[in-house]
Amino acid sequence: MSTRSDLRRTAADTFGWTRLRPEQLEAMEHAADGRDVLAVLPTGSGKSAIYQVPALLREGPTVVVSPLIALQHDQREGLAETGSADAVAVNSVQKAGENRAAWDAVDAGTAAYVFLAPEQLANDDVVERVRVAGPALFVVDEAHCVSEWGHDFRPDYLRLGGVIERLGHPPVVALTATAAPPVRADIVERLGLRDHSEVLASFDRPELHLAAHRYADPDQRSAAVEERVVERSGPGLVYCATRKDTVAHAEALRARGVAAAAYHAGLKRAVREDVHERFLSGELTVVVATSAFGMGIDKPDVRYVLHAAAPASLDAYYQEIGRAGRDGDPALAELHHHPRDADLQRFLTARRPKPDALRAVLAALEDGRPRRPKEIGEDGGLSPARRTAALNLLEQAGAVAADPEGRFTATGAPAGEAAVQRGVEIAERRRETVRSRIEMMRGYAESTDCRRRTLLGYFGEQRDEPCGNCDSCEAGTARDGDPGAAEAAGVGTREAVRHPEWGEGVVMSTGRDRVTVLFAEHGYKTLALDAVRENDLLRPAE
DNA sequence: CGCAGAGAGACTATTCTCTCTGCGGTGCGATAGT
Repeated sequence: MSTRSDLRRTAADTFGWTRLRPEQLEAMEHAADGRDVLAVLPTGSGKSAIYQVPALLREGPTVVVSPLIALQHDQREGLAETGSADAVAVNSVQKAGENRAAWDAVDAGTAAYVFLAPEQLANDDVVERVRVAGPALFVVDEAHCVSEWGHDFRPDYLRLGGVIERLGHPPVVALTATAAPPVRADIVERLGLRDHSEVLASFDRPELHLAAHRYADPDQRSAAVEERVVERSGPGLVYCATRKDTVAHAEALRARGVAAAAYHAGLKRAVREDVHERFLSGELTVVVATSAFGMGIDKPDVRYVLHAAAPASLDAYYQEIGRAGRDGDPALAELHHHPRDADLQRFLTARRPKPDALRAVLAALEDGRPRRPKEIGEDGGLSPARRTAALNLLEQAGAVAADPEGRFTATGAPAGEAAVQRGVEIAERRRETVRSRIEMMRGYAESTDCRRRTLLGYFGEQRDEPCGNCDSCEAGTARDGDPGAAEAAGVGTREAVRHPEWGEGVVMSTGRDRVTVLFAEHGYKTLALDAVRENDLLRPAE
């Protein structure tokens, strides 16, 4: 219990936080005591405090892995306003001198926090400097990125587990605001958390009014979305699936007198920063954005988040609507969808590994000499991202393994074409899961049942009563909860089951006449309880 | 993957059908050129 009082004292004396939430304190305590912890807490609940406070109670600097350099910047500024020790960062935007000064501060022991993108830790020198410094904690902020991005877009996220081992496994603190059960499991597995604790707060955001509208014609949808923005007051966000749409909507809104701007990753850095700042200051009322906008945006008074297209998953959707109503006042989350939205998301998430990339990596390791990732596939024309993604797949296939210095060798079993085949299969299985998440998104969009119950069920929170604050509840189409029906069919939430075709799975949520199961190899499937009962489709698994 | 739009060809003067092409998200770090 002395840990608790130390944490409270440091929180109050150094940061001026006199009140800590029970979840914060619980997660802090695990970290301070040197245990791995995964904390899933809503934004605004003081997630950063979970590492900031215990960092000061332990010897050595705390490494904070953060996905965006802009985010690292904000976090460091926040820390600078406290009485805490220095926070430094090392990245490609800073000048070489700044990076040197940051490492000097780490070596001298004056830096309490070091902010790094995962790509920095692909560099042996960086890992070595961190190892020598003897890190107090290894923090993975926005930890859902491990699962959402690590499998293809930013494969260095999947290498963090190996980095943690090379550092001697300091206590790991994984933090995120949004992670459905399979994402949590993926984070734990990929980071290699040991005997970890999970601290979960409720995902419910009762102040958000949830609604969805379906359109048969995309042009009608565009007009309706713009109409909704014009008639509403207060700051708002509009999410689009393509860059072109953000520009078109922003232009149309400006023509109608709304202070709106587009935001997407194709804009220059200065333009993006400008839009961000003007939105925070209130000069801009509306930002029309792709998924590029949002991480680290902490504007409390966003009154609505409209989606002009369905995103790729409920995980992404929840993350995006979570930016509304952070002040606790009522806010609106409205999804304007079209049946073909899913087609675009299927394309965007379709990235397949090239078997040739796997072959090139295996060929580079053929002589049995351990090699660093940088020594693999360089001449074969393999980009660093593709090479790392290929290594990740081969590692999961068991065909390659990393040693304590981070060098890779082929294991020999599986080898050759069998290894390539296995890697491709793993990627294919992942693809199926990604597609099933698109289907779950569609399910939410088309549902006439209580939306909050659907959403919470997806995140593993079973709720029986309709919420009363969504379009389905208002229209009277939300069904009354009847957990008895699911139990009568022999399926309870969180139970392990086996399906004759889809194999092993876990029951994610149950409705009156339906049950959603996450299958290990096939992703999410929603089954009718009648069919489950009649055909005995879900049997208890061992 | 699947749609939209352009252009070709058919076959007759205006429009139809087929094929081809282009398009579509998220960020790091390193490098080349001003």
